[in-house]
This record gives sequence, structure tokens and C-alpha cells, in this order.
Amino acid sequence: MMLEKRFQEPKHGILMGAQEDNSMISDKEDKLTYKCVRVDGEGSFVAASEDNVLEVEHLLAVPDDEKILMDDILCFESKDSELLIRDDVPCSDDCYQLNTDFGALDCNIMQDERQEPKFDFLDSILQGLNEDSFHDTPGFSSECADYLLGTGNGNLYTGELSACFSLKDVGATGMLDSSEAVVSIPSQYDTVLDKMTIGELHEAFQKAFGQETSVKDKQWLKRHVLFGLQNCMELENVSSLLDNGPSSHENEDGLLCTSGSQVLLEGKDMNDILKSNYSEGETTGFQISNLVDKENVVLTPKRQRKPTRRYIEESSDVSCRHSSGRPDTPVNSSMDNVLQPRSQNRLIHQRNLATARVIGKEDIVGRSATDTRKPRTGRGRPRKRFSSLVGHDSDESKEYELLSVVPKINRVLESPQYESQDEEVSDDSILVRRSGKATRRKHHRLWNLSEVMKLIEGVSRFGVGRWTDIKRMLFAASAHRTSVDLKDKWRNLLRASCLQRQSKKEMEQRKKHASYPIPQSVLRRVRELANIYPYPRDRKSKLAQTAATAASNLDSAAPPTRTNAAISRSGRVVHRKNFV
DNA sequence: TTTAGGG
DNA sequence: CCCTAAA
Repeated sequence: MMLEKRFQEPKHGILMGAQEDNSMISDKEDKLTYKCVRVDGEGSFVAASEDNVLEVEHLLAVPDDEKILMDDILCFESKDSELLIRDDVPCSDDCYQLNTDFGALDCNIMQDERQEPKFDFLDSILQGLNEDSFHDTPGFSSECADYLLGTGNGNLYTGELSACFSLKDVGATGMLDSSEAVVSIPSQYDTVLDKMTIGELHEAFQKAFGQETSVKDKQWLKRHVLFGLQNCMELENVSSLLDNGPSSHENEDGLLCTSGSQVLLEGKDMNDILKSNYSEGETTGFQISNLVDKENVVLTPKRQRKPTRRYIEESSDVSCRHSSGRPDTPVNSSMDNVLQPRSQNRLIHQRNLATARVIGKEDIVGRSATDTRKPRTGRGRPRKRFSSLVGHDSDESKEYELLSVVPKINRVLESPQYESQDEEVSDDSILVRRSGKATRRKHHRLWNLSEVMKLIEGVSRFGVGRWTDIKRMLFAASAHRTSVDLKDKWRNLLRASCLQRQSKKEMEQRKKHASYPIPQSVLRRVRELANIYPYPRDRKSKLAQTAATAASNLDSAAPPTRTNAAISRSGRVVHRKNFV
């Protein structure tokens, strides 16, 4: 089997150099092999779909632009980071091999003391390498093989993801994060996990990721749960989360981790463990970003746009809105007579009144104040979303019944609605704010960790801006996430990741309002990707940075971010609502 | 239709 | 998340 051969022949890694021999990639037999090996969650072999095959091709064929990026990154790295270069490996072309070895093929390298501290746990999980690589180190090839075959996730994306990550990130972290602390999981958790039954592991997994898994592989479960735990341990306020118990959590995600940990850490003193092991990661340097920006990123001029109509309207006097502003949108709803509707035209959004009953008055008010939709008068045909919204209305009452017992979010998490892979529920979700006394609801759906991870994976594969591709490939099952949502979320993540560098005080302040803190490892990932695929908006400032840094290589220690105004104070891209 | 960007 | 302009 070709796969076997690969593992024994690191020279032909998962990712190949641009000028490498491509014969294996284009080899029919190769594709055939992949086509046969797709494994579903149960571990049984199933025929791979066309999509999967395509994915595999993606996996094998690094997009050209990516090659260029990686080429530069890796070679750059080779100059400055001798540690990562083994003596017998020259450079240049072999950089690929080197990193491929490091990332995906030769786990044993990890045992090298020099490497271990730099190894990012997140990456290890993403790559399907578990902590065993550090400790007992079983036969690695079976480990990797089984992962690459998809036993782990039931799909092959992750394989590619890991490949991409390993290439870029080994380069990035290896070079950059000398000061970056990596949270490690105390080894006693291994034992705890080992003692757990498959069922318990399933439960832990479900709580950690909000999804069920049918995987029966204990090792696989173990390392995934450990990953959840690790994210949990990175939360600065993790101990308070633990102390307060579920009812105090603001959302499912905050809870997720905690629940997972509670399951895992029964009888242990979590706080002590956390305190002794947690340290906040600080990323240094923008070198890669600079390099990439300089050489590979074609700067596109920010496209000009005239002020939107809405902007003009909203800038005008508020009192004018109703009288003269919109003669063509009569106020229909009785609610609207009491509450000022939003100024924009909106889509009709039928509300299920039965829904309202279980929510409670304040919620009804809250929703209609901000959310009552009115017919669009200026548009010929309804938008795509319209139908999908209506389509889900029937589910809503059930959904709200569940969500109305917010204090017991646990139930929600355990409810069947959350188990499916796509997490399809309805178009709405509830956000409970601890800070506010009245539980207020946004009709937004919170992003959970697994979604964030998918987004990150998507960006790592397609780059920034290919939102439709990402949506199609990774969020096909989640109808509620549009490509625009992905874009917005990425923007938010970027902000969040940059804000990490700011003072702790600011962070704390923000956290009170933030739904949940995003794990450091994830933010780190975002930062790294952001450096590789600069967000259009940030390009200019980053380039300026580059110039500045190049001009004076003195203050490389100075945090580069704060210099530009691109990062807003708000920290999140959210719509600020004006309450009457 | 999709993407970028402002709100 | 929503909306609009631009491509």
C-alpha cells in the first residue's frame, strides 16, 4: 500500500516541495488507494465519496501560492533556527522533508529534548499525534497511519490540515515561540483517562466538544479529550469556572470545558494543578509575517466604497426615521407600536408565539425590540436565507423550551439537538449574560470551539478571503453559518488574537463581556495564520511595521500590534444595540 | 453571487 | 449578525 510506503520513506512526505517529483501525487494507484481507505467513525471501511477524493487531491497537491509561502517560510526558518535542522539535512529543498518529518511522519523526532518544549499540544492533537508520542511512544506508524486513514475523524480533511499546520507552524513556532509557554497536560491525567471506560470517554468527549462520537478507539478518545482539557487549562479564569459550577457559565462553551474537566478530574484538586501548570503564552515576533508580506503578498488597494445608504440614514437625526425616513414600510406588528423598530428594512421573520411563552416577557421584549423583521420593500425576491429561516421555524419552540432552562445548560448540551455533527438547531440561540441581571437573548448563535477550529482549519487551507470555499468544505452541514459569518468570525478572531498581547487588565475587563475566552492555543493559531494570510485590512499597517522593523531592528521586543488603529477597542465585531 | 468593510 | 457596495 502506498501509505505504508510513505511512512517508511519520509523523503516523500505528505507535502512535497514545489520542484519535487510529483509522480506519486499523480499516480493513479495512489488515488485509488485513498479512495479505498476512507474509514468511517465506526472504523469500518467505506467507499470514499467524490468529495473525499477531491480532498485527498488537495491534500497531496499544495496550492502553488501556498508552496511559495511555505518555501519562503521554511527556508527563512532554516537560516535562523538551526535547532530545527538536523545535521544531515542541508536545506532548501529538504526543508520540506524536514518539516514533514517533524510534523507528520517522524514522530520520534519529538522525543528529541530540543524539540519537545516547542511542540504545541494543539498541533499534536490536530495532527493526531497524541501525548503518547512523548511518553510511551508506541509504534508510531500505526498511530499516524490510522489517523491519516481517517479513523480518527472519519474524514480526511484533518489529514491535510495537519500537514499544512505542521509545515507552517513548525516553521512558525519553532522559530518564534521561544518564549511561548506551552501548556502541558500533567501526566496523571493519562492515568485518569486510562481508567475511564469508553462510555465515560464518550461522555467527556461530548461535553468537551458538544458533539458525540462513535469512535471506539480509546486512545483516540483519550487524546481528544485531553485536547479539550488542555484548552480548558488555558483559560485564565478556569479555577473560577470550576468553583462556580455550571449555572454561572455564560454559555455552552464556557461550560463545555469545565464540564469536561470535571469529568476528568474527579477527586483531583484541579485548582492547584492548574495554577502550577498554567502559564500564559506570549507570542513574540512578526518575522514571518514580515517576510511573507514583503515577498509574497500582493497588496491590493483597499477598494473604495461610497458611504452606504444605511450609513447616511443612520447619521441623520433619529427622530426623522419614522416620519419621513421610511414611508414605504408601514408598522405592522403591534409590538412595533410600542418599541422602536430598527431603522433598517428587514426581512420578514415570523415569530412563533408558542415560542414566546416559554421564554418569558423580557425575552419577548428583547427580541422584538431588536429583531422584529419587516417586509423588504425594495427587493424583488427574497434572499436565500429567508426560506431557510422560515424552514426552521417549526423547530423553534422545541428549541426554546430547551434553552429556557438555561441554568441547566448541561441538559442542553446533552440534548439530542446538539449531538449531530452539524449542530443544526434553529437560527436562533440564546446568550445568557452573567453581568446583566435580565437574561438577554441575541438571535445569534455562539461559536463553539469546534466551529472555531473548523474555521481556522479552513483558513489554513484556503487562506483568508475564500469564505465560500471554506463554507462549502467545512461548514456545509451548518446551514446557519454563512460565508459572511465565517468572514466575520475570522475578523473577530483576529482581533481577539491581537488583543491577547495587550495588558492583562484590559483582558479582564473584556472578559466580563465576552462570551467565553478563546483558548490561547487557538488564538495562537489564529495569529500564525494571520501572519501567513494577512487580513486585507491589516496589510497596510503590517507592511508599515515591516518597514519600521527593518529600519530599526532595535526594538523587536516592542509589541507591534498596538501601533495601528485597525484593532478596535471593542475587540469584537458585534452590533451594538441602542436600547430605548 | 461573492467579498470587503462599515455598522 | 446585518447591510450595502464593489467586483
